[in-house]
Amino acid sequence: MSLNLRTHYTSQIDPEAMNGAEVTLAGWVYEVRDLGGICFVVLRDREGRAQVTLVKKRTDPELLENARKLVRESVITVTATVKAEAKAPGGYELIPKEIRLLNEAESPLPMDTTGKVEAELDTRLDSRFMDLRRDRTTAIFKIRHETLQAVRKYLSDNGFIDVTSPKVVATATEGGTSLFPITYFDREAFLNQSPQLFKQILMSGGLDRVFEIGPIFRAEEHDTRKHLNEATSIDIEASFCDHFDVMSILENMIAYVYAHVKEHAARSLEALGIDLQVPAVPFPKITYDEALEIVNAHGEETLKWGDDLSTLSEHTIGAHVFKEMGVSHYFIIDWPTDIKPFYAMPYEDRSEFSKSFDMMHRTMELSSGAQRIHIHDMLKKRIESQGLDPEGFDFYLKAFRYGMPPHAGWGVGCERLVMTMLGVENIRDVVLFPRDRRRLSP
RNA sequence: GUCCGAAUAGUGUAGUGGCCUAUCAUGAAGCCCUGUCGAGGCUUCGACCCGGGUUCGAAUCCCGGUUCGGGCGCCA
Repeated sequence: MSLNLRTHYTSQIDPEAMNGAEVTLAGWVYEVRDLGGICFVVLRDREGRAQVTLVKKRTDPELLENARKLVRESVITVTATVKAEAKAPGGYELIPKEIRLLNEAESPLPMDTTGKVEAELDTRLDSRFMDLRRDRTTAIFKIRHETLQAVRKYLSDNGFIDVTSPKVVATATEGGTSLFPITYFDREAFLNQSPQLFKQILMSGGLDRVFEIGPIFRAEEHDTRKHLNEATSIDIEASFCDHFDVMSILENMIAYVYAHVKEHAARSLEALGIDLQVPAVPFPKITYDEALEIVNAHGEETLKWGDDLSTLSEHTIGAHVFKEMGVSHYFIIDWPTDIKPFYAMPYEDRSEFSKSFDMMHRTMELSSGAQRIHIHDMLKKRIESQGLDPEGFDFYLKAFRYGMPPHAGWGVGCERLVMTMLGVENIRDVVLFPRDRRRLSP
């Protein structure tokens, strides 16, 4: 016996073609409107809503009585006849034969699902299961799905192999961020901050082009709208490429993702009231030095060569680029070697600059990448000069001693990609169960 | 970590020392209503974050705590 209770989603009912057909829908009670002589029950499923109409004179009294008593957000199935009806939302209504109550919801609900009363993000996250029943929230996660589908499609079509690297690691942080320590049997281990080291090792393995979409962990006590302690990273690494090659892959992928979402998530975009504009490629490239000039010319703060860009300066540059060139996405290239990770390749003729880049949205950084150092001794030296212990990197450095091709890559924050695409202001909005400095549950 | 702000029914809010027996919406319970689509009408229910203090009197002012929001910092 099967528990396949549903014959159709609400969106699969064609009023004309299916007029008179019997269907069974499964979902939640969105609303009951009892007008006395006529009663409407609105069923909601993932794809939309359907109106069940019960006319007093023509409905079995017990069926009507049970329908009137339905508690909002309870789970029901409705077996009914489809009736094309211009007066009904969606152009059809359902004349029920049977309404089965599968699971009654408690009352009152922890939050409103109809959009009449907005709930704060914190309230919504505490009751995420209920929040997901709202159109807007469902739309965000459908778009996130289409985003990742597009990323996989684009990268696969361009010769990238989907890989999975370990999230539990012994040591060897890339520096900078701190890691979450965990217990691995009787040893100390950590949750990995990024697949960086492993995807590089795969270049030595000859996989040539790889990508990974997976979780990354950062034990930083940041407290902003654009940081998470557990995030999703979209990473690539490609052999026989320099930074310009992978920038090209990145910008084309972003444009592809936007176009894909526009086409495949049109209803979700509409639910969010978004008219998505696909960014034009190539994205403009400005150098780090030019970025500094922009910041210093605007006078709100003064940066000197070698400084990293502050939040304020990112906004200054983003606003400037948007005003001058009318684009939201751009690259900042040629960063000082010393403020980029040890594996970024310096230019041969000016080693204080590296073959590195950040890909920016006008509101925040979306990606960073570089051509990597593929020369063992140079890499080891860079590790040492950044104050790290090369011994912890043995497993990584070993891969550079037996034939490592030149390579380049980048990582994009999936959440930031989605939030900038949708104009969502808080990164937690695009994560089902966000992990931030304070939130560990649900 | 730091600066600023907030905390009132299930949810979202009004409120600036007495007019608060606390506003409104939504919701819930009940009743009326045959085309609702944020249905409408009537009745009822439901709240001042915790601890101290000031005051004749505190939702309101002060102190501490907790939690939340925003800015910055930290952050390949």
